[in-house]
Amino acid sequence: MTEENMGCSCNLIHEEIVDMVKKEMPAEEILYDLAELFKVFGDTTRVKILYALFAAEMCVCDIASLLGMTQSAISHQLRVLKQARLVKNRRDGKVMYYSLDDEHIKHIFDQGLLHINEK
Amino acid sequence: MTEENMGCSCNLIHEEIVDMVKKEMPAEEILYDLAELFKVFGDTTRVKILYALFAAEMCVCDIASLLGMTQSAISHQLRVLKQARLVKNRRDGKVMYYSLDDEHIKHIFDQGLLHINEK
DNA sequence: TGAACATATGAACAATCATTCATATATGAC
DNA sequence: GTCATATATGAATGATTGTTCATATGTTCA
Repeated sequence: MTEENMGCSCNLIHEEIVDMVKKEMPAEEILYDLAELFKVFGDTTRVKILYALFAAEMCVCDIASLLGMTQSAISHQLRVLKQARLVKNRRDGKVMYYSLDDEHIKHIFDQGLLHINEK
Repeated sequence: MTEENMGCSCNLIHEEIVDMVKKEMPAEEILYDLAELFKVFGDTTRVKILYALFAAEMCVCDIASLLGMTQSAISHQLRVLKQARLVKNRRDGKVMYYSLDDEHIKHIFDQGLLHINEK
């Protein structure tokens, strides 16, 4: 498939730049997964849940209580976080404990905060 | 406002943990901005644009050509990226050049890739 | 001035998403 | 077994969002 140049015909970019971009750009599937991961971080409730779990393992109702939200809303979001492999859970009797399942999250958040606090 | 414990009454969390979370959790406004930033990263088109700009400054039609998308779609997304202060632009005659406006992006993407490639 | 070109933008539409509500599942106590 | 509790989940709803289409803005050149 040739790259169509829709709407303009300037094509200012150098051939070597095009090659560089295509070499550095991850595969379509990776890009999709990457965007999907950031989409998970793109919701205040989920960010709050993750910040809570930075401090300690918690059960669903603890998180709900801490954030002042319903058990259902938290449970739905924990499912999203679990599917993204960002949290894991273990059952202890009736209680389901959730905890972090990734060491990169804090780092990613810190970098995000750096951007926000810039300028 | 008291934190209501909706739907359950287990309250397993220790008082000291609650204090720790509240101490570590950024202010509501910061959390909102953080989620908003990641929301910007949460779209394949925008991720591709940023990867393209990692290589070099480019004009709108170059990016459109490179990604095989319409000028309008790219222009709309560049506006989102600009509002998030992730890209900047300069005009040269008829042509508008876009480039990165933040050094954290690459780092954040790399951390995201680390998570994806895990396990 | 007017034509050609590069980009921006508003409205519309389909798709996605977060929360709520009602209810189902799972465990422990009795 | 029944009851109470902790969590999960499906459907519904309102809100947000990415792209398209048509058109407007801004620049260069003749």
